[in-house]
Amino acid sequence: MPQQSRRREKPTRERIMSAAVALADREGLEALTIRALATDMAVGPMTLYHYVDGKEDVLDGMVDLVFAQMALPDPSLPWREAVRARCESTREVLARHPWSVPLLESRRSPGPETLRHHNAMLECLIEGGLSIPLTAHAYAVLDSYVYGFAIQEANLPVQGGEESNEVAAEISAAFRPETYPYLVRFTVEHAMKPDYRFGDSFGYGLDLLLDGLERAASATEQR
Amino acid sequence: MPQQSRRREKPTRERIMSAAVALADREGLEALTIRALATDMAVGPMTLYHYVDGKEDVLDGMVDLVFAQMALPDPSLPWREAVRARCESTREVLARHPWSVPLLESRRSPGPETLRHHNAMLECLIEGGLSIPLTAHAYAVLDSYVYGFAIQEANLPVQGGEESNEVAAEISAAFRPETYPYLVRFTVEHAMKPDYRFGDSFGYGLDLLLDGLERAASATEQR
DNA sequence: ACCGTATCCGTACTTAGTACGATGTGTCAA
DNA sequence: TTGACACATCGTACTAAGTACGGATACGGT
Repeated sequence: MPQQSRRREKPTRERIMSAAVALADREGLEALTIRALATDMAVGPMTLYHYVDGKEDVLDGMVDLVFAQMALPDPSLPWREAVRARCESTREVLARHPWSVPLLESRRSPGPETLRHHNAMLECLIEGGLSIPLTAHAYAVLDSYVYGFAIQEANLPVQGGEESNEVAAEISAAFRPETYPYLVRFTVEHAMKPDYRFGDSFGYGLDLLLDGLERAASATEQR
Repeated sequence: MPQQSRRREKPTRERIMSAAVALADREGLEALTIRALATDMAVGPMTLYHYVDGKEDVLDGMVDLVFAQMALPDPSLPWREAVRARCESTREVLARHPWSVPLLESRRSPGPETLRHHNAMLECLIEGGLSIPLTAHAYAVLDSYVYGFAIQEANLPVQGGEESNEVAAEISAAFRPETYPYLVRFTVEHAMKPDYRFGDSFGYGLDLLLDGLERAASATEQR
């Protein structure tokens, strides 16, 4: 009986990366061990080493998979639209894979998706008319913001309406209000409110940056 | 002979944290093991457990030490000045301790220095006249930017003038220029230049954000 | 039927965190 | 002075995880 009843697909590099991402999504990055990954795929730990180079390689592959999920900026759109959309998309993807944020920038060997992504961003900015130096600023500044926001979002105590309650309670309980009056006031008066959403600030700040960059781009002589 | 020749000071929680920071600065976060730390302090590994709760506790303590190095924003200054100075300071501290950036936001239990720091920031913004909602935006947006920038800076391949050369060479070598034309062009024409400094973008983006926030603050009715 | 190649994994070594309990050292009261 | 108790130190050892090594298995082509 040649082709039946192999309940698990044969592992491949790609499948391994996907399973790793799924595991990290499900149980967090610290639960991602070679052994756990192998168990998930119903093979022995050592089997994986025939498809990947080791755990570092797995992490690299996961990062590239995450990049692949981000919408590429569309060079045919006005640069501001294109860049805004890709930043929104990036943030959304990072929110879906919170474990990836610390990895994104720390991996040394960029995969093809990563490079493609960066190339498309640069295309939008340069073809949009930004000078090379302004492009450099824009690129650095926007990615800093997006990554930084994603980091913070990834580390919110709990995501959801009652997140704030827990934090507030925790903070208030730890010390007398006089010690950190502004922190307490801010937490109680604002962050605690059920309709407060940290994520709402993302678009706000993004537009601040884009406004400024657009202004700089209009002035023919930037720099 | 009672009081001489004790070459090593007795370990204390504080000294352990300092030594840990020094070790991480010197050899990187992955080299920070309990054993290495103990060796550094000329005690057995288990000795440390009488002063700290375990490695997690050490990491928490290190983060608080890093926060302690950041200049608190001065509430007696105009808010923009105060906030700008603290952001510059934060960036500088994080550049000095690159290993700390991924830790800062991921630690769950903020230390006293951390809380003090946040409290001072909120004081500057609120007393500076920003509404509470605007303060929330400003806070989220600025910290995103600062942390994100620090992350990127911490992961620059090499810091120094010839960093760009290496990256450029690496990137160019990996594929034909047609694959990622904008990336190649950008790298060669700009990032490769010896006087290009990634860090120069920090102030640029920071001012974009502060400009926008200031504008929003002036308009009496912000959102 | 035979063999080479690709795949798979049992075993074991290494590094790291840390629990447990023994040993040592200093302090102080009787 | 001495006994006793507290505190500090660390030797030993267990566990988890990454992964090197080499043997076993299976499968396609001759």
